Amino acid sequence: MSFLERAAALRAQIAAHDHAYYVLDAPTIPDAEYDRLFRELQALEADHPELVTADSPTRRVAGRPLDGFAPVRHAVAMLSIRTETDTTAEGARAFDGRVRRELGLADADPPVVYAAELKFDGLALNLRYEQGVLVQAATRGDGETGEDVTQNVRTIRVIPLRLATSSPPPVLEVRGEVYLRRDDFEALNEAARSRGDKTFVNPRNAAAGSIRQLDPAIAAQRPLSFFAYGLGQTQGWAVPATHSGVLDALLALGLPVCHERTVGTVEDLIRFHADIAARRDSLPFDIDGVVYKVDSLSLQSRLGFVTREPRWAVAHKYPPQEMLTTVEAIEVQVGRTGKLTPVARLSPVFVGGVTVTNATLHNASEVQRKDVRVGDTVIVRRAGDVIPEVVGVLPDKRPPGAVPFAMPCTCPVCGSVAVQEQGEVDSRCSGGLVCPAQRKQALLHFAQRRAVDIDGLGDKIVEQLVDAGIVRTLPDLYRLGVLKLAELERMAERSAANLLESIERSKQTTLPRFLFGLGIRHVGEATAKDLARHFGNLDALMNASIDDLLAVEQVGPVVAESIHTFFAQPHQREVVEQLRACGLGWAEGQGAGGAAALPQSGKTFVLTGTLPTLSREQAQAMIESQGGKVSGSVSKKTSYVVVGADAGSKLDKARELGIATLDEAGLLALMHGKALVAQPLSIPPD
DNA sequence: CAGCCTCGAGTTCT
DNA sequence: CTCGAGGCTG
Repeated sequence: MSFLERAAALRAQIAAHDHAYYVLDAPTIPDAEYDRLFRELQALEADHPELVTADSPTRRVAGRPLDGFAPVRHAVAMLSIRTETDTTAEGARAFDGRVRRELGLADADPPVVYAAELKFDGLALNLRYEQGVLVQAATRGDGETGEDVTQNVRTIRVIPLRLATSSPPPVLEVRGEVYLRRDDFEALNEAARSRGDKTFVNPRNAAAGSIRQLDPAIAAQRPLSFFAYGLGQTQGWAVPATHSGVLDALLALGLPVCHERTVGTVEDLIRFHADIAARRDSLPFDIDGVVYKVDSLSLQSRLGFVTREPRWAVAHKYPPQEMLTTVEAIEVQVGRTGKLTPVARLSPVFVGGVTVTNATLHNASEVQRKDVRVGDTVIVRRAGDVIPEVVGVLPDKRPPGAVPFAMPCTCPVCGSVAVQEQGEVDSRCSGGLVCPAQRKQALLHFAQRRAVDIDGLGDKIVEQLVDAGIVRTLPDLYRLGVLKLAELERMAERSAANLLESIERSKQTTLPRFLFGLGIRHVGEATAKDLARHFGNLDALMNASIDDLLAVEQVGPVVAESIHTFFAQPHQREVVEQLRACGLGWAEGQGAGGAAALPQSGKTFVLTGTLPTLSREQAQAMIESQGGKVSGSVSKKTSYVVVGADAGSKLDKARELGIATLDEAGLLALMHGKALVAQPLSIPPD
């Protein structure tokens, strides 16, 4: 393809995406992909100026007023900011270097002072205040002419309709970004979903769509937010000498200004960039990156503009959190409980800082809702929750002949019938332990740290042991010898010995660990502990009737039924017998009631963050040894929240509910203060 | 019966 | 960590 043809093709594609994005508010590709096309065209035109046409999208900032919104000619053009291509810390230095060169500064001259702020992923607006009253709000549009969206903007609570001053300037235009907080976005989509309406792909589109709502009553229901970041036209206003001064002044006038900003030298910019990168996922809103501006307004005017972009500002972006990739296959995984989970195998993409190759599709109805097919081009996101997600499909890019995904009627591993219970979204393999996949998962579950803890028995080894037919059941693990392990690949003498040693060590365990390890449905760690405490020994539990089980706290009909059914199976009793015969053992007691009241009996603790010296397990063991309970979520019944470094949402919840918090020292003091049993004073850090 | 609290189960990558 | 579902409480 010639350069001429390529440029024409890019222009056509960009024009089509522009229409979809700006006019229809229904984007067809992620922003990063659009940027890539745009940059390719820019580069092509830069190398071959003869290719530039008058209607090229690079000649204007895309956008067209919708029918129904009056055009607004901006008194001062709304420009875009150049994007620094280097996404490493060096990007800030490159910008500093360019600024210093333009200003004719020598290395020995003092550093330039910059302001740094966040680059919001939203929609730029110009707010015009006359005599202190909001008279007009306009979108950027093509930079020269935008759309009058005053009515909708008036509904945004954080935007003052009147400036907070007794002597307002005749004209003050404020520029900023409309955006949606992530939680507001989720709530908005949730509401749309429950009404059966179309949902928005991301907060940015939801914000843009809301501002372009022709009906202000609908816009008013959209929980939009706004941050001011600059000025347009001003008359009769004493403009501060610096950008940071302008923002402070706007804040004083009652306009929302983001407090995540800083002023300083290029070193401070680098620190800011790194600090925000680390916290990006936990910010309540989406950002593209950060923006650096020369702080002094007089220096800004000395620097001026190159074509349409200011030389005194740059956007320093972060790796995109959304990318395009293709679905190579949709495979079905079998979980420990037999649950069949469709997983998209993706052509590897770098998104949100890691390379993603897999994304769960959860269940059949999820696949159906998104209509993901093999060969599809999909948008993949890796946002705050870290786990990659297929956001949606680009139907235009679907290869001909792609067929809808169908959940198999049989287990892909063992061929047993897959059943979908009434009212459930999940399908399950009915093969039970006949199914090698479930058997492997059962073995891994039994061996995991919180169960009997067989160090060194990971998924690779289990895979081999089961596939080679060496291990079929839990007791088989205890009949392994050096000879059998030697049959495995990549199993040297030393590691075989280590594994056997771990298996030997796991024989000495506790009843709760053992029970949890059996993998009875609905019996997790907490329930296993309750059962062990109530019955005291395994035989009492195995012979318990449904009614006996219902007497255990936290056990209702569903859980009781599950336990009863489990031990009614001769095969499971056999497994337990054999495990005991192999030497598995624990201290058995007499059951309920025996335990004397411990100092922390009835108290519930929640751990969050990383404690300075104690591991989570150590802290939990310490609390439990004094009769306290460790739970995973904060509620008003929680007695204490133990807070470590980088505490998450649980601390917020604790503050909200007014729950007492402890740090590690406080926890230790509480434990020692009333300790009946001496606790070790020196705990080795791990 | 509704709403809250807690637990179980599943998930990705380094 | 988050979602969904089981169990308990008012």
